[in-house]
Amino acid sequence: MTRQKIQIKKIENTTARQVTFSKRRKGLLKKAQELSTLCDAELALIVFSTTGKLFEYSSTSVKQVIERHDLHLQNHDRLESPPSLELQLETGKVASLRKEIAQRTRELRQIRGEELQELSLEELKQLEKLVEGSLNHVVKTKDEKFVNEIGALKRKGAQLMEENQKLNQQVRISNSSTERQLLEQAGQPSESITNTSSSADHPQDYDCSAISLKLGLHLP
Amino acid sequence: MTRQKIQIKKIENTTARQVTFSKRRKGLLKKAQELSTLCDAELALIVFSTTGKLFEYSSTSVKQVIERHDLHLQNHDRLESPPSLELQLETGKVASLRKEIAQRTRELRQIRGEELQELSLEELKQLEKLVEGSLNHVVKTKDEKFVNEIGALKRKGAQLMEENQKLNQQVRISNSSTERQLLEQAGQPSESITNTSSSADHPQDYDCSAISLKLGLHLP
DNA sequence: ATCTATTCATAAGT
DNA sequence: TACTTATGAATAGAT
Repeated sequence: MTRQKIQIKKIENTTARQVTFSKRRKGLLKKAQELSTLCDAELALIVFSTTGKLFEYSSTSVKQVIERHDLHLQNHDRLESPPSLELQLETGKVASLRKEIAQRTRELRQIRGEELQELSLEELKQLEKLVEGSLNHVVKTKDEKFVNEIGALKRKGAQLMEENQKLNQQVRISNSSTERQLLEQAGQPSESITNTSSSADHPQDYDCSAISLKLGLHLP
Repeated sequence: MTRQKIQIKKIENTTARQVTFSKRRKGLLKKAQELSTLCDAELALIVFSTTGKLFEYSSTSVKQVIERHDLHLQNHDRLESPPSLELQLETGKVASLRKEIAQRTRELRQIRGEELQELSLEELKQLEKLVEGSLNHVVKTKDEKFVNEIGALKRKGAQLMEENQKLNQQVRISNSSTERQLLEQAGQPSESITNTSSSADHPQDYDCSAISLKLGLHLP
């Protein structure tokens, strides 16, 4: 349909037909995928080429879609067989569950405001009350969570403050001890270095950790 | 893909989704038909809308294509099989339906505000938005119904008023004719009573109906 | 439902 | 089979 518009009828030329099949099949599968994604539709596409090759796309599984299709048409003849007692029982369950789903789905749709026209004024008033209640509940829960979070953050903050103070104290202590040592060292610069090496190591350790902690405290 | 390119992901707006579904479904079915015709391919397309409605196209018959598909996958279990397999199938359906119900129920409970603790703050905020939207929708629909009802009542009232006026006129007419007859009777009081008995019944009938109409008119 | 600006799909050609 | 391109189709958004 481009350089020239074509008639929609069987392409007699085999090569041309195969080329077109390949192109259009790809396009069709893509569009099928897009439809199922965009519109949240359950969909199955099954294609057999003239050569008998199978191509398929399905939003869920082909089997699942076919089953739903069977159900939709009551094409149980495709599954015809002596229905055992158990089978009947299961089928009954399926039916009642489907009803339940339909009911739930309707409720959900109504609550979401998608099927309201069919409701009476009285029903609408009740629904409004219900949804208002829901909203209150949601907002209340949300606010509680907010408050909790704020409380947790405050506690954590207080804890950090406390730690902070302790560390500051440590820093002050180690600083003053370092100063003292520096003063001592400055006062006796001629003393042997090897003699002070073992005792001088400790103050240095203090200093390092104090600095890294100081930096860390700016983070919160 | 026109005024603006769109993302291939679920369209959240219900109306827009339905419109797109309708348009693209049509396009997809057309292209499926074209492919099967042009390339002589056997093809089946099955689509379920979110509302559960079925749309399908098939070059031959859906049943036939599905059977060929089954054959192709050696899915003979779906066709010829001891009923136990069918039973398994049904049992599987029951299981998946139960899951679906559980999901719907959870959604409903959450919307109703019964299972909110497990939600995160972000989820709560989203839920709040959703429920707010629902509430707006419900209130809007309710108000529309109110307005409609008021309109209907007004129309009915106007109609009754009109009827009322007509009846009032009739009453005036019948009253005046009764008066005339009474005056005529008063002019000939000496006439035989038995003679007037048959003709006097009618005026009485007139009177009765006039009174009942008069009373009736106060009702609306 | 109808319109129209755009993007998409694809027939033909290579 | 793959790529290109001119053109017809499909369709998103608006009305």
